[in-house]
Amino acid sequence: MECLMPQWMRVTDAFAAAPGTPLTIKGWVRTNRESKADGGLCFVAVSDGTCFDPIQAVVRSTVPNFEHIQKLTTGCSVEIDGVLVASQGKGQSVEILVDPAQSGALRIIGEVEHPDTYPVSNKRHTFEYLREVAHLRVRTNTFGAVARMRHCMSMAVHEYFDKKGFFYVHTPIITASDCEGAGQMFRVSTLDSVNRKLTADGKHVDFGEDFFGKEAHLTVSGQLNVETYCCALSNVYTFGPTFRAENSNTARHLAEFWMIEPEMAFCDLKRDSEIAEEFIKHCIDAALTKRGDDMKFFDERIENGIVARLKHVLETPFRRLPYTDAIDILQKAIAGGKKFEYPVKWGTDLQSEHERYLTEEHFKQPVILMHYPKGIKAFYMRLDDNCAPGRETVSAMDVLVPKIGEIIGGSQREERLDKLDMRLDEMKLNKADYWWYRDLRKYGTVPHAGFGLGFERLMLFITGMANIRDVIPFPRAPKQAEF
RNA sequence: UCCCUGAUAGCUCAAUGGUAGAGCGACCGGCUGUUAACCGGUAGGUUCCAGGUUCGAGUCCUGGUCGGGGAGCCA
Repeated sequence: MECLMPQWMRVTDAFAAAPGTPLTIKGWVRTNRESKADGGLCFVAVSDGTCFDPIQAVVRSTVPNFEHIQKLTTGCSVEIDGVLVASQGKGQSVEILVDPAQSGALRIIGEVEHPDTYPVSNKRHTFEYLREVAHLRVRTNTFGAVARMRHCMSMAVHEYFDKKGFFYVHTPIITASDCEGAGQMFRVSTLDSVNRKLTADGKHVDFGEDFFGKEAHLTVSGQLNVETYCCALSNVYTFGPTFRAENSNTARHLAEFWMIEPEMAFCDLKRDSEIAEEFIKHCIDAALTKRGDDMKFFDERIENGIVARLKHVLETPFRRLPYTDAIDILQKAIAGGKKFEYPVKWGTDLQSEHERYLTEEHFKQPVILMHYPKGIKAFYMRLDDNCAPGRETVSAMDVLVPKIGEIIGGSQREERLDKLDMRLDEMKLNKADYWWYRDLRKYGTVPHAGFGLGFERLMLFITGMANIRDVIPFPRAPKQAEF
């Protein structure tokens, strides 16, 4: 089938065209300046979002609507016919000459009604303010760059797994199984929340009357579902929206975010961590090679040195060490005078400050911690063999990166039914709720492993942006669902 | 959810309890192959909301709402 040919040129392609090429572009005015030179000129910088830089149109005063063009302000939409020429000015290599003598024209498509109150005028704005105009913020340099990078990273995810022979599985958004066990969930219901029908004892809501005939929620993880496909297709992954109703208000949490969860059959923790590292490096490589224009901007205006830092991560093998060794390092640091707010003790989870010390001060690079105490990890993680008494660990791993902290959490799964049941009992979970998950261990069980990666945290890591609400188009967080 | 902090022009911020200002943006003019332009001028305000103290509140007090920083929970 033939692809439809575009009727005009994208700005990104215009920059790559040969001088002398006649072309038409369409986009939105970024800036408009005028000059009396050459009998009167307007310099109209136009962006269509296809690349970082806007392209400059140089409009001669001989165009019939020149007076109108002089009044163009930031945000107006235009259609421009012109000829690509080498620029006479500094600051750009090529520009579009709009000269009626060469069939040049600039047609105004949509004006900005009130330029004095246009929310994203041509000046610096704070990210906090721009969040309030999320429908327009993507027209700014920063959010345009973030949007293109988000696409680039999405594609990199699929490229990586496709190339490795993984199958993309669409795990459900709505789940009626109450066994995902990762934080507060959003209820999905068609029941009348005011006049609820109660069960016979009059104490509980009768979910038998509800749409699914039982309690249902938005998913907090696709992992348990994707494990079932893993145990048939070998290598699989999900990449979809995930929902957490936690009332957490930080620069690293969202109520709705996107998560990537690969799952591999016949795979142990070591290989799991190798895939995690290779995957992150693939994403970094894609960002650097495919979005050099946007990375240059992030490097100059968002986080100085981020390109060098990402290159360093790309070239350096991740540091791997057992949780127990990390505790030793932290305790030695304390002995050497380092002050932490929270105590460091074997058996407790590492706090943000501890993770930051390891990645930012001690190792100064990404670190993969492995083999955590079983008491602080989920029921499905595989019990390590040959543990010292009182020091039982599970085959878990966390990938920690500077500034962000945990970017990946994964584990080898418990494939032995007796051990899994033991863990369910220990954590006082109802085995009946996990009947289909337990079936996987009854019918041709295999060692398998996987991990979860928060897509927006990857975006923070790649772009250097500080707040997770600025790397997703329309953030959902407590008290925030305006757009 | 806890601790800290903030809300004043379209935006970013000033303003001893006593006449509400500046920069940027917008508009008008000048200059300029311009490009964070530059120079001059103009317009633009229910000081977040509801109470209270006071002769008088942007400012002080109480309660909300929302934002930011840190923490917890986590991805």
